[in-house]
Amino acid sequence: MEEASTPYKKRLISELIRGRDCTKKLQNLLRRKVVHGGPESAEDLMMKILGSFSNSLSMLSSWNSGELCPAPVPTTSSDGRTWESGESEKTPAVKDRRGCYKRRKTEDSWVKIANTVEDGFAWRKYGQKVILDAKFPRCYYRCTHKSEGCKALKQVQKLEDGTERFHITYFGSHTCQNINNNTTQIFSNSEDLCFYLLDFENSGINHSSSTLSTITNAHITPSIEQEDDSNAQSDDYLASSNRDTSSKYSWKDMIGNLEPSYDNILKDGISMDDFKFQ
DNA sequence: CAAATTTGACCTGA
DNA sequence: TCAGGTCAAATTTG
Repeated sequence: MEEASTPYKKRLISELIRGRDCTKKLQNLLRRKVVHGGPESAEDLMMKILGSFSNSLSMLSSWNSGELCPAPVPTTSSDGRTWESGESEKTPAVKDRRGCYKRRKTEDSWVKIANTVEDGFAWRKYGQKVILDAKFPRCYYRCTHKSEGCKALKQVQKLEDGTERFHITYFGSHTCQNINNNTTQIFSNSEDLCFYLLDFENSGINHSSSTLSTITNAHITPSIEQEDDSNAQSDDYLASSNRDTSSKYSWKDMIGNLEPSYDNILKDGISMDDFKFQ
């Protein structure tokens, strides 16, 4: 495991850098209020960013627990189209036929082992199934806000190792808008992510999965809520496009502007000083 | 009474 | 063919 950490880390950092670059592009688009058109649309970039976070979390999750099979990381082509398969949602030919579905094969997913099934999101159970040769049944959940278009799903199965831990597989990301204090981002801001990576760097791979769970549910700190006039425009745009959201955080709050280069991160490790928030 | 859960039936893909 | 994923009616819960 240890010997695999460096290439693994490179991959992880590469994934995060990709997310950062897409975020910058998106930021530029939003400043210019360009949502459609061009080689990369805002939606396209958003999908890439989400895909990047999904991949990163998948890697962290696998690396962390040491007992996880790496989640089926979506194929990432050179142009970064990680979410291609995920976007092709199951579309039953006849909607009212029960059980008519397509099995997820390449849809984005990640796995985590946790002491609790709680993850800050509101889930609604829609099925339970006895799995062959498994001691405990598998439970199926979808986002409570499915009616609003959120397609996030998760499967929960209790581990058979005698502990009160759960193998949780997530499919898709939440597109619901921060309802009831839900966290719609895997890492709510880059600061959380930095702390996590820094922690990783300093103390090896002995983190419990609950650490990941905690970070996953992290909230945005007020310290980066301030904004200057130069970004008011993009925030205005987002505010108008999210008119119904109860979220009080701006897009910029969630993402910030990450500055360290890939090489510097690899060479020097990660420090909060490396990141400049606008 | 609305929302959530349970559970058996149904359906698909391997 | 059958294991596993989803549906939806029935039931429970708040």
